Amino acid sequence: MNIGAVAKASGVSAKMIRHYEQIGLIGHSPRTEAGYRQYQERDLHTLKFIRSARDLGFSLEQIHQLLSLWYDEQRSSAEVKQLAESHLSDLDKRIQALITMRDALVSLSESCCGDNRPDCPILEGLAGHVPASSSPPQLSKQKAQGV
Amino acid sequence: MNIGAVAKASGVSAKMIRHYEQIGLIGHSPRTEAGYRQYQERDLHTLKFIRSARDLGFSLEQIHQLLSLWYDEQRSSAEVKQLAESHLSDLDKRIQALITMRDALVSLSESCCGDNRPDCPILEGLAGHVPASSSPPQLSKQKAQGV
DNA sequence: GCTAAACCTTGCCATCATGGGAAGGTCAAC
DNA sequence: GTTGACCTTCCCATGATGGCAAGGTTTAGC
Repeated sequence: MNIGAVAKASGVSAKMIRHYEQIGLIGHSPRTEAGYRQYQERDLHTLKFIRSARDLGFSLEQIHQLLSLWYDEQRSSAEVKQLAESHLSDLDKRIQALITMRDALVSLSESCCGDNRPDCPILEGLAGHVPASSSPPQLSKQKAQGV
Repeated sequence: MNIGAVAKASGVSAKMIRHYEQIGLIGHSPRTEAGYRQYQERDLHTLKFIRSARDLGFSLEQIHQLLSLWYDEQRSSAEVKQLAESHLSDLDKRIQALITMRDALVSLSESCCGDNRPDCPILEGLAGHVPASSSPPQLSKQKAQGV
């Protein structure tokens, strides 16, 4: 398979496949006489693995570790699970951070009537003045309910 | 105020203040004879505004628009609110994407017992095989409940 | 007045994952 | 043999931020 075919089949762009090769995430593929990269089923399998891991938000560094474990017949599933849980906790932190932002912005936005007048609690909030008609306690503590 | 003082007071690093000046987010400050940037209360106020907006996840491009509206006495609060809601919808999309990742990974992770043996449903899942003991329908459709 | 520390300046490079484009070589079909 | 679709390498860009280096300035202490 040429790079275009394996890119299409794996869902990883040709650009990225070359990049992954360059940073050592995947090995150097053999080349034709003309210099074209040649791929086998096994490479396609690896690229699909990478693609799935990216879809789950793993970094390339983490994927590097996952691939080592995948290739290692002696691995313990505990090692893999530990990696997954560490990533899970990272995902949870990012989700929480975004939800915190969201809730703060919702509460600012709700206090702005959005009409033709220039008075705007959103801008006032950003400028450091607490918006007048917002943040009853239960709103400011709101978490993760209605995302 | 020198850049260090205004950085400390605003919570925006000196590095970033220079950067914001360079990309035109804030104006060029006057300089001392030696070339040191000089800031006033007004600039501090602006930087705090920027900092708050960054904390809410607005991009520098969006902050540029927010600042224009902030300075514009003729603005309508509707314009501000529209910007805020557009950003809110973006935040919601990002939160949903992360939650989707998280749920998929949780379901993989739960099916892995994490012991000394090499069998690992997480790796199998990434490799494209459905993990054996996972995904009863209600789990695979799970959304946003327990973040 | 001298020295050291703490500050400031500009400029370049790095991150992370990805895409764009240019300039040029190769292959297959017609 | 030409055309179009593919491939190659190389450089640059994103967005927001940090780091470092080489050098100038200010300030405090002696």
